[in-house]
Amino acid sequence: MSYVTLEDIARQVHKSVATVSQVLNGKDGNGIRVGKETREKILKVSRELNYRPNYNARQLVTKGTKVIGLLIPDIMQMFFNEVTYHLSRRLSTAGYDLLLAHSYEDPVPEKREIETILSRRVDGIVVAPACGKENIPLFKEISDSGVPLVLMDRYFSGESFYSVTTDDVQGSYELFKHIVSRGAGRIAFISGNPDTSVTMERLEGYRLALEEAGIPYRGDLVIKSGYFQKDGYERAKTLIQSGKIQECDAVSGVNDSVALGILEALWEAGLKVPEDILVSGYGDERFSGYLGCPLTTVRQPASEVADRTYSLLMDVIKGRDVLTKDIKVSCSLRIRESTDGS
Amino acid sequence: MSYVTLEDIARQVHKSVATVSQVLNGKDGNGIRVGKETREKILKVSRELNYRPNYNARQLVTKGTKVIGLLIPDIMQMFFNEVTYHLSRRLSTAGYDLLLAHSYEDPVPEKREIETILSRRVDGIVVAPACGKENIPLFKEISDSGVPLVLMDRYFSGESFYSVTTDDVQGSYELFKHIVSRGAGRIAFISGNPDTSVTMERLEGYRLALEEAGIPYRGDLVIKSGYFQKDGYERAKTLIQSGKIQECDAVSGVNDSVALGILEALWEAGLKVPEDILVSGYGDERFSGYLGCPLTTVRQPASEVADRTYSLLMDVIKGRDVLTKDIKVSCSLRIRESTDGS
DNA sequence: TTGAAAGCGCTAACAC
DNA sequence: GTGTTAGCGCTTTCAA
Repeated sequence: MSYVTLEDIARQVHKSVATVSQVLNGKDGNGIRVGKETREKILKVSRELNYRPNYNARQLVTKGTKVIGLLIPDIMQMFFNEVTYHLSRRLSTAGYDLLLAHSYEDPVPEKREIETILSRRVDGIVVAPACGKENIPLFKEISDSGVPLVLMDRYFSGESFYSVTTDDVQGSYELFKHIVSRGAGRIAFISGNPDTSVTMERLEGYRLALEEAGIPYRGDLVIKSGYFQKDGYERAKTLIQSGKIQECDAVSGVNDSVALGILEALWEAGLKVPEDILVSGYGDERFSGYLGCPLTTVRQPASEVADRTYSLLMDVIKGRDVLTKDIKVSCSLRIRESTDGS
Repeated sequence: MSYVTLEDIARQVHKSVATVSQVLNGKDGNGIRVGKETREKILKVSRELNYRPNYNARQLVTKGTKVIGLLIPDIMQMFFNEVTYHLSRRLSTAGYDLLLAHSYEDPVPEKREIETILSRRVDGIVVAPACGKENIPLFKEISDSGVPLVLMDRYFSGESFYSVTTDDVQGSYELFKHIVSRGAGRIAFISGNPDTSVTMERLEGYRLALEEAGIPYRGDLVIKSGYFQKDGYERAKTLIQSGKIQECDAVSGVNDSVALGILEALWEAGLKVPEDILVSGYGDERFSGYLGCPLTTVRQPASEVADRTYSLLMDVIKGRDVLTKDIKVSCSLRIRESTDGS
């Protein structure tokens, strides 16, 4: 329960705490400062005693913790799962630890978590903001106060935070261009909250693709909902029950979970995908390629997002010049059976 | 970059640091100790200044960090993903933060991560040990030294650590009982390292089920391999090429990833599941129910494992009496098409 | 080549 | 009600 301290070692080797500290930090220019004998004795004793430096005490004087805070809505979402994995990997090779916190898509816990992360004096913070703008002032405050902050996956338009996001306008545009090319002109889009950058961008890609094809935008086919499987299921069911499904050549979900719900509802109603109707998602979840009817979707490059986030964060931490404050990485289309009759 | 300190506040309100500390910790019995006016002034100023206590400084005197270290092989594995999610949730409601680290199934980074976690003076550690016994002495040392440690998902037989694991003997037994009941007597089992508790237990369930059915155990049908999709693929392919597949009624993977590889290989060879041969996995990955041929598998209750781990850890931390040092939670069979012709 | 001393931000015991 | 003091474990001048 009680750890060995520098003083314990110092006492054993009859040297001062300062000397022990020097040796154990390798800051003595490797033997220039401390005598070979004492250094070896110190090393030996510290090993025998299982000395483990107290990083908390250290931060008090060095001002650094070598900890990065990561705040995400939900690690069960494939994309965040992957990003966390890759970011953790990067960070640990660079000697950083990862403090992981969840916002559950809710600004209230988000704020609370940010506060405790700051109280731990992390060297930097990565956050994938929860939907909603409530915490923008907080993000501003902390980045103004000089704490390295990088937004990930989502951003706030009009604000100038460091951010790494996927180019969902491009991804979505390509997706819908493909669907249109399959002969589908009337495409229902079950989307999330249009306040969030995620929904906004995917909707924009939808709009662009239709416009380019000369297909009029029909507001009644764009259905606001949530981001979960049940949301897709319920909205699709409504579409079916109201008979509006007859007017649709395709139904798209704002993400793969929603698309999975859509598939369920369609199957339940005896509709065949892709024969009767096309379906698509977004995000390329782990299950998407293995569904009874493999799902056409857009792959967001999680590992690239993690890498870019890492580099950007390090640039900010080290005070290096940053060329682009908001980095966008592009997505790639995954065409599968759900939109591909052939 | 520089944070507000108690002293900054003290100076502004013309009170001592001690008083400010009292107020901000709510340790003054709510006004008993500190005057109403001063308390309010302190609260106000601390808010204005965006005061955020330095938890590192605090730990130096209180000896507590309110941080729990979690060390897992790989968060991309569904089971660890879920456990992390639920554990994080539990911990944050209890006011703890989560320090997440990866071992990548390798004892070397595992040891390194343990060391830095300890140097951060966490209040407790949860680890799902990497395969291999190399770090048992380390685990012993830290738990002997009084640091609350709970092993999760995997344990070391013969050692007396606190642990929460799934009862894979039972899960596996039920799985193979089911397969035998489907008329399959000759079951190939593509397993991992029999040194690990995971493989050992699943193999034991296999053995038990066969024994019960009076089916002789055939060593040549138990194939040692790894834990990944490619391992299942390669071993199944060997089985096919050697013609031994003819002697098998079923092929089982030590987990779902391996089973997925098996399916691939079988399909590639033109074999039909479950008509020609049965297949099963273990772990109920997210994709397993949605495969072209939905996979029979065993569900490990991640959220229950997380809950039990949390409770056990808290018991250890608070020094409460613990009734069972090694908790086992039971698994449930998920019968799907891959073993169910009907 | 080494040590003394100061100080990081905070809490807790005790005195006033 | 409030302040003084000591000390947590460490790093970092500066002096010897």
